[in-house]
Amino acid sequence: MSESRYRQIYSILKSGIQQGSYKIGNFLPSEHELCRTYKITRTTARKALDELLKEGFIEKEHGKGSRVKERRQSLGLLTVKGFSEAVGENVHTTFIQKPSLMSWPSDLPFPASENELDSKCIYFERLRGVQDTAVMRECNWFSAQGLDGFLEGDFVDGSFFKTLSQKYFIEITGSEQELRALYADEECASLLKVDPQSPILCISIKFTTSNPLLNIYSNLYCNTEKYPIGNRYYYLPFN
Amino acid sequence: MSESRYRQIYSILKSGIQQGSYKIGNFLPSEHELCRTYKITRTTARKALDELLKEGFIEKEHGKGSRVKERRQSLGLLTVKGFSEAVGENVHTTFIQKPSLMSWPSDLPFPASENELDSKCIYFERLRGVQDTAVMRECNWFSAQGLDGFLEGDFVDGSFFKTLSQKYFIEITGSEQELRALYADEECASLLKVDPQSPILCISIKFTTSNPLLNIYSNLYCNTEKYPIGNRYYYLPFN
DNA sequence: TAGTGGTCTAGACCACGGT
DNA sequence: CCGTGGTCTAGACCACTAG
Repeated sequence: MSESRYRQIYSILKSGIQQGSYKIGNFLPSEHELCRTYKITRTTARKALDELLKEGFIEKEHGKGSRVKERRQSLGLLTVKGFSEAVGENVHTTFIQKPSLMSWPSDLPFPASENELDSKCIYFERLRGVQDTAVMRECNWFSAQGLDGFLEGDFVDGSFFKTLSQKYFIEITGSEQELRALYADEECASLLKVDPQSPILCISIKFTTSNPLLNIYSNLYCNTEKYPIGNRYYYLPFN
Repeated sequence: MSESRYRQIYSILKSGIQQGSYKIGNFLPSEHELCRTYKITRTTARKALDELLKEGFIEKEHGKGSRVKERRQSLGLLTVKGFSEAVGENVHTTFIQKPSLMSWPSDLPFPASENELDSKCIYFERLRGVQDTAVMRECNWFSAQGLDGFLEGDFVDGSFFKTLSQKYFIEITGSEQELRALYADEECASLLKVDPQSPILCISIKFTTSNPLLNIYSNLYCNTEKYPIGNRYYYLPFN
């Protein structure tokens, strides 16, 4: 069975967004225009747009059109309040370890698949701060499979997820997290500039992606004294 | 302008689910049957079902029908792994403080609206454990407005959210959270049976509900030593 | 007023599940 | 086989936005 027509239109539009043909803030073709272009009815055009809407790629405005939205930055991931709100101003990110090949660690926060363990592992580590305070040490592991050239290229806008999306067309589809309160070990204490034995929030995450062979494993060590970790969820649409 | 037809059908079905006319695991009337019953077309019937699907009330099976689903227990809230997986077996919840009227605390985790502060405040506190370990102290505050009889009634199945849904038809629509790692204070240390100065995970939550005047404010103090706090998100539908 | 999205009708054909 | 949900057509009328 062939892919449904609305999924085809959906994919065409999504690619257009990801590749920048439709830029953030701009409008997609109107529903009637999509009907004419692709010889479909409005039901089908709307179904395609509905998918993009559900996934947060667009927002609709009655009487105006479908506008390309800023992709949710955090994808439901816990984000440091300052990061999303100060938007770059007083926020800094520095690499402790640039992406490089490593053997898989034995204490990965979630068990990896055999397939993953059979291929090489890319690791990178960053330190994130707000103003003059280091607030988060971020460690990331993932399989190098299908990510040719990743070690050589730079990050798009300094964002790992944006890089995956724009260079490799990989989207984050889900995550599994575990939260712990720990005493800071020496390495964390020195990086985050806190006393050893300070309470530290550790967030272990497994991100699943649109590539079934690729998961991202991360450990975030957070100093929550000045900047607690915040996030938001909305379950129901507001009509 | 009157409410759209599909919203009407949606509300009828949702009430049926909430009041138990359609029980968990049973099928709703088929799409064609809804068409006949309410004199609508399948487009409209499907739109109503789509809403229920999005909100997690039902799941659809091709060739079979729309089945009433167990409502997501945690509503995106971080849940203790043991709680969801052991499902009642080794899990226990005890009241430290039964629901009762109080004045609003000055250190509410999120600022409440004037409207809320003008009405009475209901507070209750519970201790949650897995096997013989106390893992979470849960403190809850919310306005008594519109919750007549709340202090007298028991919780439905021991669940606060189920009680709100089934007795007052109030659904959780979103949440805002802040995470902190803290040293245990004396009260927490004694309740959770850990050493004072142990690292404790504090989750502050503001739940918004389908009643714009009602928010739930909670503080969860978690001992994550044995049981880290886990949760899952899925962003994209799996087709 | 023209164009947009929101809702809805009345059909049709298909793929899937169970009998 | 029949009933289910999944997709799609070809229209229609409405409410909202903007020039």
